[in-house]
Amino acid sequence: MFPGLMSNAIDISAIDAPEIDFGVPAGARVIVAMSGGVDSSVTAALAKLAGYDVVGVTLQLYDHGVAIQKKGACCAGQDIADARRVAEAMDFPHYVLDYEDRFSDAVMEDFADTYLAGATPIPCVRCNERVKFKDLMETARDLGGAAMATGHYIRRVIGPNGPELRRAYDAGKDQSYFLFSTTKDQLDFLRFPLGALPKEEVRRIAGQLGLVVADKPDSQDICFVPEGKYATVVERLRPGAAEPGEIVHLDGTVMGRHPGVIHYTVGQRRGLGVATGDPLYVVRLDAARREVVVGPREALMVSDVLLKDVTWLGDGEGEAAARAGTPVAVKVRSTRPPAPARLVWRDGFAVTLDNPEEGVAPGQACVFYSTDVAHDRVLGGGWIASTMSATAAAA
RNA sequence: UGGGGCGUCGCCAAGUGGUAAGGCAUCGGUUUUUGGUACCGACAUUCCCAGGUUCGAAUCCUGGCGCCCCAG
Repeated sequence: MFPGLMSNAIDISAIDAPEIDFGVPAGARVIVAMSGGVDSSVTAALAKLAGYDVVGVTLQLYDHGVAIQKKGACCAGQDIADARRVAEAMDFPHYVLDYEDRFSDAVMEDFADTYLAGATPIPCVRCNERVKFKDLMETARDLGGAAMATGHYIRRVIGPNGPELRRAYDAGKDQSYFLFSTTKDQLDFLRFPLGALPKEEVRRIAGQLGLVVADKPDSQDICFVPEGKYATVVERLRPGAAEPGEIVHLDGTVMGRHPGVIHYTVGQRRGLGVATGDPLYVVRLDAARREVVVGPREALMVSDVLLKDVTWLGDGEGEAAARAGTPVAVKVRSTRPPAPARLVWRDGFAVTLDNPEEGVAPGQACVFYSTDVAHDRVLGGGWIASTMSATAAAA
């Protein structure tokens, strides 16, 4: 076949792809959240191939006039057009919903306020928990969906106590860090067919189907931030709120000035503009005093992390697990493997790392995993409220 | 204007006759489905200025200029 030559009718019988059971009755309606990228497009295709009544939904999240210029974005401009073309080619209905206001309130405002408070937000998590898995999910139910599928690389498996969240088989693509705040209720309704597939396989399927997005680059960076200039976005949302202050060394020495705490994050080295013989890192941000506190790399080591807004996905009660000092593995950043730690309770959830980790920033997430070799199961996670230094000097 | 010291990249700094180390900062890139980290690469044809000695000077000499310290 030459799918590329056919305008909107693909012979899906010729496609070599895994048939995935979405865990809903045959022919049931499955709502697919489509971003306009390869992953969610293939998700929709797999649902179609499995014989479900697929309905694609794409959210318009922010100013598409600006976003259309940007490569690797999602949910605006060209991406919406791409999703529509995929739906046409696969012959299923597709809706575009205007969620700009919702996204602005739930994600972008939080983004700005978090930076102004001297913390480091993860807008992708907010978008998942407050937009895609909330409003969009309600819409999916209203549309008569038996389930909602997304293109996230994560698995949902049925365990003895119901659905469990597990890391993707393709550890390199695993997105569990960004989905820790998914609730059990949401998990009941969600499906993640790509969690069992390697990325190459997804691209291969997209290519075989002749989808226009087959070779589209993966999205990266924050979708609504052009060219990595996130401080510009904060300043646009909160004009004049970013106030200059001093760069102060842990030992009390004033090293220089900075244009606003929003330009920094804990662990950051570049951009300080301060030269001593050795590199300096941001150890702490004090928004109230407008101080950027810097110190040597050793001062970055953190052994204890206090959390807030914890989502518990393990068995039993999360608080009981914490009070019992349950061993877990945790990630305090998306790009490192889970590391051994213990859940503890200190007037709230907290985590003690077996081995101190550097550059742990408030506002980021701490995600819990099971202690088995694969650290397979996601037990939940929380937002990092504050940290305690592994060395006395930086406390 | 008595005595002593110093002036090498934005900062620190090696080099004392043989054709400008290094660190920090900065810039660019790679990695990364958040931020940050890490890694890679680029960064003084020139050594305060002007003359001179020499095959050859940042390095020696002379004269300026500018700092610092001590003494007044």
